[in-house]
Amino acid sequence: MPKLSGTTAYQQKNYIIEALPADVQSRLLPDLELVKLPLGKILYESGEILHHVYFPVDCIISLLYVMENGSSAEISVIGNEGMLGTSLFLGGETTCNRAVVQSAGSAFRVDAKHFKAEFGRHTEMLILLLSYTQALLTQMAQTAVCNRHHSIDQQLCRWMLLSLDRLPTNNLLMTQELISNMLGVRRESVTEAAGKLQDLGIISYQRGHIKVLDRPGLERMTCECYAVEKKETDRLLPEAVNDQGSAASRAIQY
Amino acid sequence: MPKLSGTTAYQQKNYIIEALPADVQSRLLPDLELVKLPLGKILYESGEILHHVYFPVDCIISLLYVMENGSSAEISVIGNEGMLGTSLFLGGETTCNRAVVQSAGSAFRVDAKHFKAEFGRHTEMLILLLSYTQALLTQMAQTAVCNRHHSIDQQLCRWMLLSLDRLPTNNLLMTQELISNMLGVRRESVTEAAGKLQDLGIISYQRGHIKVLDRPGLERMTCECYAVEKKETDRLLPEAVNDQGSAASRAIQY
DNA sequence: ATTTTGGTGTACGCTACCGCACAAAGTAGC
DNA sequence: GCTACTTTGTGCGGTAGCGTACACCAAAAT
Repeated sequence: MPKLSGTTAYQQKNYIIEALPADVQSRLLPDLELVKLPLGKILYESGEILHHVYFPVDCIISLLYVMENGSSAEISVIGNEGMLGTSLFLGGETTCNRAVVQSAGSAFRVDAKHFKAEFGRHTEMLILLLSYTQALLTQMAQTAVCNRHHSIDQQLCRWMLLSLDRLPTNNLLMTQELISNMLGVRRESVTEAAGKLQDLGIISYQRGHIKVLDRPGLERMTCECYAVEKKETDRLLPEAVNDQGSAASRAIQY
Repeated sequence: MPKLSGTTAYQQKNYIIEALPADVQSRLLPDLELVKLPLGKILYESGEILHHVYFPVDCIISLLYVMENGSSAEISVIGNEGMLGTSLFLGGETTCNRAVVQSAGSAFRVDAKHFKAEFGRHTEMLILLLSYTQALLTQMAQTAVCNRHHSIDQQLCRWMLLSLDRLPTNNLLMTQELISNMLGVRRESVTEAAGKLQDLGIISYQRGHIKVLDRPGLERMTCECYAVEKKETDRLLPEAVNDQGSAASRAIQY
């Protein structure tokens, strides 16, 4: 069952890799390289050829679209439920988005060539990746809806919740300036929204350190978008949370 | 090469089906049923089980998210470059979007069971579908960006261009009320934006009949989003436009 | 200890868009 | 032709978010 409230058990693992049968996992192991990703690092630039695929463990990667005039908007976030580099198996090789490390941490990195040559052979992996792709689609769709209809206050709550779900702690290291780039709004608008949340005792922050004090409060303030994404991610990647190993069994046959 | 301006040769075909090798095509033929789809028909409702997959020929299908309060927003459009029902091969079976016929016409329909059992066997098909999925991802991402940053005027232009690209004529049968539901804005805002375009001689319309007089004009007025989507669709589905049959060759090996 | 830098708060006018209300003009049914 | 209904036009006050400018404060650098 989808757990909307808070306590998704955090694990020092990437769920896609973790959900694979043990034998596949061990065969993949030699290709996996655990790397540290510092905040702000650009892992991929729009239109580039992707050299590595990343499976976040305890970091968050943001997919941003950067407009011609330099302003940006976050399209989706990738945590230990997913991967960066779907375009490799979708076939397009490149995408129009920039990928930035939104929260520092580590990830498994795989050479793009190895990924295509080696990982593609494992049907179980493909199936997982496709499920994840659908979760990603849902997230993008909800981002579109949210951008259209909901207030900055609500969007900020949603954004923090999406981040929290992918993080081991309740602390976000993130300035309001950076958040405003993600949301595609003015920094001042974030200041105002964050101020309200602090007044309500839902968060406390200072100079780039945000502490979430009342997660249910955040969930009450945000729009329906968060719940939709959360529910869908839990549905599509249940093994990511509590049902490891059964992913392949639920799959379609090719 | 991507053709941004206008003249994408229209064909009475669905490009995904068309791009398949002849032998695969003929094997699929018995499963395909050509159906007429009237304007406004709801082909899929959020969360439902999908009974049929649709490959538009000369109709347009809109993916909408409908909010709890009833207001809506278009997430993406599907024409003869694509299909409705990606969740079947992505593995999720359902999605959170409603699919509505935005422009009446015909489409190939396939029973969902047949689709999964039969179509899944053809690797060429999977590869095409994955490419299309990436085009869809791009479109959703751009919708998110556009909703965040661009004016209703620009969004209306983008919306009309996306429709035109999927239609054999320069005429859109669509009331301003319906457009406003797609864009997720007030009907009056559409009236105003459309009025401007009419004054500029770019379109003319009356009571649900829109005629595009100056397509380059539309392209000049819209935001960068349209070009990004167009370029990416042309890149990912080149066989859709002018290079039929070579789709499978460019593919990754599984 | 002082300066520099980066992060946050506040204020002000502006614009795009909203919600609402209602008028006008086409279209369809009888 | 008359009526009923759809579609489009217009006006008006309200507001969320923008752009800009600047002040303040904490942390880091020297």
